[in-house]
Amino acid sequence: MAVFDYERASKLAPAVARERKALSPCEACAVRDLTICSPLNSEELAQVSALMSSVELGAGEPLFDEGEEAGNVFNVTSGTLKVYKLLPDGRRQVTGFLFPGDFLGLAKQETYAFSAEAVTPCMLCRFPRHKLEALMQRLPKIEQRLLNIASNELVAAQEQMLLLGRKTAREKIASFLLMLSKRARQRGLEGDPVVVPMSRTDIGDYLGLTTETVSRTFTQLKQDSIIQLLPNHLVKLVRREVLDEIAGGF
Amino acid sequence: MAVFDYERASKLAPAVARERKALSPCEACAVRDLTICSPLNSEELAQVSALMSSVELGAGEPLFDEGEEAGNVFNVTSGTLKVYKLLPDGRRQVTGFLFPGDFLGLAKQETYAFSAEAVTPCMLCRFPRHKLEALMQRLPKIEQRLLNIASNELVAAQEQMLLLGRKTAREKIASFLLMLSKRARQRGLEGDPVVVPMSRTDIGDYLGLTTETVSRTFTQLKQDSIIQLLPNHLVKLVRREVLDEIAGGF
DNA sequence: CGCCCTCTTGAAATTGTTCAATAGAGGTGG
DNA sequence: CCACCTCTATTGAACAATTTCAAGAGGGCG
Repeated sequence: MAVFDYERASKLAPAVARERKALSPCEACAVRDLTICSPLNSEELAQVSALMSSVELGAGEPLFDEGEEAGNVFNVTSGTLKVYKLLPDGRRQVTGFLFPGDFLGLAKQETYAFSAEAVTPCMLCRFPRHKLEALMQRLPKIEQRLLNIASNELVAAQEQMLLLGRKTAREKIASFLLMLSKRARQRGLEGDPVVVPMSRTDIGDYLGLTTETVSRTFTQLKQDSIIQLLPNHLVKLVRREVLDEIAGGF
Repeated sequence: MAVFDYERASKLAPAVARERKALSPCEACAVRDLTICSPLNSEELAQVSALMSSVELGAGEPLFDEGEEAGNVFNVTSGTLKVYKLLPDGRRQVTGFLFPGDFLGLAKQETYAFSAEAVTPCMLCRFPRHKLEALMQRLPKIEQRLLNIASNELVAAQEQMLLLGRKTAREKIASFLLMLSKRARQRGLEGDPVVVPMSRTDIGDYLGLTTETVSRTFTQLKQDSIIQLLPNHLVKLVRREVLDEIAGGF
């Protein structure tokens, strides 16, 4: 079964983040056509890779915190991250999960508007923001690509507001599983036994629920034979059409 | 008191949407420096205005519906609109309110991802999307401006997710009033007696609450002497600092 | 001036939360 | 390699916030 082996990767993960110059050129990038780099030709790719460096994160390690100076933007090449915002008393809202190919740090602001942290061990490409912006002047394709990415994220954000504001716990979990499945398929992975690498707490903070409610709802769906909870963070979508209907059709 | 007189405007509003060629050039646009047009010089402005037409909406009239072919993008010049998404059973999530200067229809997709409807009588500039996109090739400033707008909207969307997922009814209402006040000030209006032109139902659908809860929460805040409910959809923020604290500090 | 729609208020019902305890899984060290 | 230990997930019961259902008050528009 072709799923991401984050367990093995975890054993190899360092205690703290490491950095190094990219060894392999972007040419070989496995997720290139998903990323900001997709519209570039070889020469342009070389220009981009010249200002790129590589970042490696172990599970649970932060990439940056909300309010920090936004000096870099990133491309995820492997692993899963979460981005989140906090209220003063510690309540947390996970505003998104990031998978290979996803772009991170788009905000054209002084400081990051959210925190980012590795869920599983991760690899990312890092670009100094001002250098990338300078490059954008010469390569408007990048800017166009970014606008495209931003537009898509905006659509996803509105979908998530609908979920947070108006869906029940059961509808939220169904939508969540289908989203994970869809995004896995977009990356060329199997969509059915879907990998759910994040904790119940992370899922709850993403869906506006408590871990207990998340757990109970998974159990319900399991008892209704709509899903199966398999080992290794895998969930089988036994009756996807029922999930679709519960989720509110999309 | 310099507030937007939407009551008067309402009396002048037509029963159905009207369209006409722009009579006055964009040069005189009152909200230009808030909009997509802000970075343009006179000549460029002329190019943009050449493909612009004007739309007028009465209160409650739809601008477009989710799923419709996304043929146009818009700039609000006066009035308030709401954008929203629906679930199959009719539950509604208002994903945003639009005020003069706001841009609408950014999604680079075939169809609109949400519906838009006038809350008060409105005036908008309308641009055929393909023409604007062609123009963007020649005026990259527009594209940059759009990316900026999209980035800011993304930040706002994440803030709204935090609100929807993690805030209580009282915190939501406090945040909402402060948001309205802040945005009024951004348009050069008074921020304190704040105009709340939308219905309790719209507010509820924006905050993930019922109209009853919205109403009760307003009453609570009034009884706690934190706000005053004035005639003409005005709300006085008697103790803004308390609202700030309730909202979660921002 | 009156009708209609929106807003407010009350009481009951419900969903999801909170508090608490147990079970299970993964990682560590003997 | 196994056993332990800790963190995460599950389950239960009481509680709370918000919703739902229902009725009445207010305000704006014709």
